[in-house]
Amino acid sequence: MKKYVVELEPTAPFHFDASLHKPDHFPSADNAWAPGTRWQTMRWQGLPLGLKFENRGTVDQPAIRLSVWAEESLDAAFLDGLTAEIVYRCNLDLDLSDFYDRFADDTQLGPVIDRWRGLRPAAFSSLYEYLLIAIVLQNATVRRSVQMMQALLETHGTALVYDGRTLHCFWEPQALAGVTEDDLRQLKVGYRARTIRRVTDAFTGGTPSTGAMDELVLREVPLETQRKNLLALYGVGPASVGYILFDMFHHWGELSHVSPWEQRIYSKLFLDRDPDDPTPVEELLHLLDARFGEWKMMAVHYLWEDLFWQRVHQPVDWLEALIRL
DNA sequence: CATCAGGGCCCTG
DNA sequence: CAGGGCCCTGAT
Repeated sequence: MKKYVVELEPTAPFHFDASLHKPDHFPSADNAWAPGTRWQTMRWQGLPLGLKFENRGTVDQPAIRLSVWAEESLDAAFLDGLTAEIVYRCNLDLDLSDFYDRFADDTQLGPVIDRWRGLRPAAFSSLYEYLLIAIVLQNATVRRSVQMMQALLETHGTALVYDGRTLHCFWEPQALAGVTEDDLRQLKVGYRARTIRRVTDAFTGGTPSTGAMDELVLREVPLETQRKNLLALYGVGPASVGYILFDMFHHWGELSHVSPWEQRIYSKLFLDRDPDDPTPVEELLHLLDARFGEWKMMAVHYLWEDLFWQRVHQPVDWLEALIRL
């Protein structure tokens, strides 16, 4: 494969590891991480690419070396477009100073901000790919989600060998043209086969009245229009949409749905309540809105990531019972 | 062995 | 608007 190198300069402060690796995400064969390095496959303009992000700076003087492997020759315009997309997806130009200013003195969030200054939300996938991830998360334990995603990537993805690793790259929606619901069912995704089939169709043709889903168009429309369009997808409900509005469309205050397992964790985290007697969701939402307002999901993200980074080093006793592996 | 619930969502009544 | 059913898997 041919290799290209691009130097990226995120705005400061930028915390490389906490931004480019999320320990709460289930492991998937499209990426790998070691401190200071993230490998990530990406399909862009139809081409499967192998990416490698390397930390070349510090929190206050950030720099990333991005290496790109491809079978084909890539020209400068392609690399510019790719870079712009990565800057968007990974929020490399995000300014969090208002968030930091407002919550530096919060007794709970302040210390977490100190610990993870420069942490950004980051998504590496396209909207279509993110939807597939959300679909395999539904009504499944983490272990099962991992199995389903692995089967999908091995069957329909593209294996890329680069930088001494083998990772799988997602397919394009059109690539599933001849794949039936029953074919997908063979991959043990269960009733999600129907969802995957129909969500894929929404990206290739859509319905005559709605047209195909277009991620770049959707980025430009108002939040509630985005929500409505996403909820219209078969098998996509408020839990999946909530994650997408934050991760993909960068609505840092979007938190209007809390699923039962999250409710238990939030109750403990924010109110020190017994998870077996959790705070009602309405009350949680009201409280988080009052405390963090337009930054409420960002606040949750910081606290959540902090919690899962703690877990990397040693189990967090109360949390272990609340997450199903 | 059988039964059950799971990091949702659809559909029905 | 509440609640049963859905695929499959691992826990009990």
